[in-house]
Amino acid sequence: MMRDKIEIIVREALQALGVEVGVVNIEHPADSSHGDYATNAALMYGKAKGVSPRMLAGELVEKILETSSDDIAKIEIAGPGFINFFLSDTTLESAILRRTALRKNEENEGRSFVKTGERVNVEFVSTNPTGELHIGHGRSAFFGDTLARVLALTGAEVTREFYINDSRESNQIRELGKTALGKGEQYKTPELVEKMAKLDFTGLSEEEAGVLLATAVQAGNRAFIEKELGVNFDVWYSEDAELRASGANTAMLALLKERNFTYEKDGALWLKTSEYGDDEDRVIVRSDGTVPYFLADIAYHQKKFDRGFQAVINVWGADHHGHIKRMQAVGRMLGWPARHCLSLNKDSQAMAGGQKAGTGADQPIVFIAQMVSLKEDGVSSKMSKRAGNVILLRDLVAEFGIDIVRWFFIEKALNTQMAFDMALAREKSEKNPVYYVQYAHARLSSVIEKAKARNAEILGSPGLPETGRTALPETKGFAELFKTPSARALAMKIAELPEVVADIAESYAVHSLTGYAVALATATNAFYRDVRIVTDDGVDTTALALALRAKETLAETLALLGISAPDRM
RNA sequence: GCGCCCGUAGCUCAAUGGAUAGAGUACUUGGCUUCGAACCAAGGGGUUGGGGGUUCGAUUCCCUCCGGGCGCACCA
Repeated sequence: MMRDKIEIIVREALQALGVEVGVVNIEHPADSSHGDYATNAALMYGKAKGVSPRMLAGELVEKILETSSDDIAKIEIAGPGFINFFLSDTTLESAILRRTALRKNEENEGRSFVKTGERVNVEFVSTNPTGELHIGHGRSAFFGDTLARVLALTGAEVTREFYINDSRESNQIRELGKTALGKGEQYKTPELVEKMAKLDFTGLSEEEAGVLLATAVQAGNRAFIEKELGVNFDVWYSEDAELRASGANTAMLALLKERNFTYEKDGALWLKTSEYGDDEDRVIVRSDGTVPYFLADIAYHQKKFDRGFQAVINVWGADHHGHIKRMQAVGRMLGWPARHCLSLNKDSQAMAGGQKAGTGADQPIVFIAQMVSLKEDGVSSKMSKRAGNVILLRDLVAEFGIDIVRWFFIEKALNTQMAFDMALAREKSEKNPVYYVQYAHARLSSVIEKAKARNAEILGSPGLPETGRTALPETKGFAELFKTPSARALAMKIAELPEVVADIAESYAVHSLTGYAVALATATNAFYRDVRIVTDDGVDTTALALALRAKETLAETLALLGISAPDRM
């Protein structure tokens, strides 16, 4: 990645000047007249060095010029002390040519908190087997899906996991059983009644009936998640089988007792979480002898580490954030590995990166997806089954299609509250950024096809590659093409994808991928406007090469989002 | 009451402490006889909820107030 190269150059120059270097920021200036990359290093370290930022910038530039390679065509000092870098055309060209495809380990090494080959468990969705997925589950489903893809791309060995709360001893299964037997109303939605009608509960106990119904609900949810949402899990982890029946819960309880983390009070057994940072102690065995979900969660996380994961990521809904503190306390209690969890706010996201905060995170990684509320006639309201205003995810997919639904959810940062307005969604679905990005892709596909029809020998006998990611046609070099600003800008955008991916692996800002997709599409359209690929004389092979790279980069970006990249639309 | 999240253009949302706070949408205007107009170009639209503070510099960090959301079980 070019950005890494520039960071190293700046870092070395700072060190050569005797500055104690911490963070070095390299960014793309918003205004292209400020160069391809810029750093505020002189502003950050001027004070430490005891000179003005502009003075330090001057010294830095001098140092950089002593050693720097051909990569940089021009360096400028601007404003209060920014240093702007202009890449040489040949460097940009080789960045485009070299990058045949975004592949694991290829260009992101060393940047992600997830070190190459590190085993990461990403648990998300994990809805209870008591009902269908509603729109509130959409966020974590698509966030987790794309995050898993990004982490895998940066070299992590990712396991996607869905935890099924199906313990036959749990209250919810019992309540579900009551409903199945006509003795209760819990979870009784039209969809559940439909499922119940297909099952025979005669002669079953509440527990057995609950298990039967939960199994059916879970099977339906799984089919929906895989087929309709296109989200695939590597592991469907059954609490009942893996934690209850296997004795893991019991073993964990014994361990907690043995290590003296528990005490009895009011007939119940309590865990001393307050000694490890929680606000108060928590019940681990109820006075009636049953165990709460908390114990299973402890056993579950312990198992994750036992299974060999170095990093454990959970995506939870906002209604679970009260759980974080107690799980963190348990993590300290049991000595779970560092960096196993992270959190919901900016501070702890920085901690997750480890490098940034420098504190070394010792907390499990938990992402909190904020609530999705409903909005009708400009007024927000809570989704309520009683009020009959629950929107199921499947209704949304049926109406808008999975591409739009995915975009709609991924687009927003996870920590913002989403107000879901059906009327607005309908309006937006017609003029949607998804179509904008897909259109840019389809347009390029069309042009590339046209070029191929015009001159099948461009790439030799096999003709043009169907899918990109292969050799490009012979070109006479990009210098001439890059004289057109929009062509050069498109090349820069293409080269930026590895940076975006690396950033997301660090910041978990999955939503930034949609912003990149739109920017890439915009750059594509500007290039298309200014440069003709197929002309009366034939085909401009250099422009065609850039178009091919643009098309495959659009496709790669959409693939990360789980959105289709149609050749025609 | 305590803890966490949020408050940015009419609307939906962006912006690792940096340069003139950006996109989409809506609105106004211009562009199809050449590779796809689901596109492009231009314009108006902001006290970043209010007020303090930290510093070269704050939408971002700290304090406080206002407003909204979510938690605060021997539920999950």
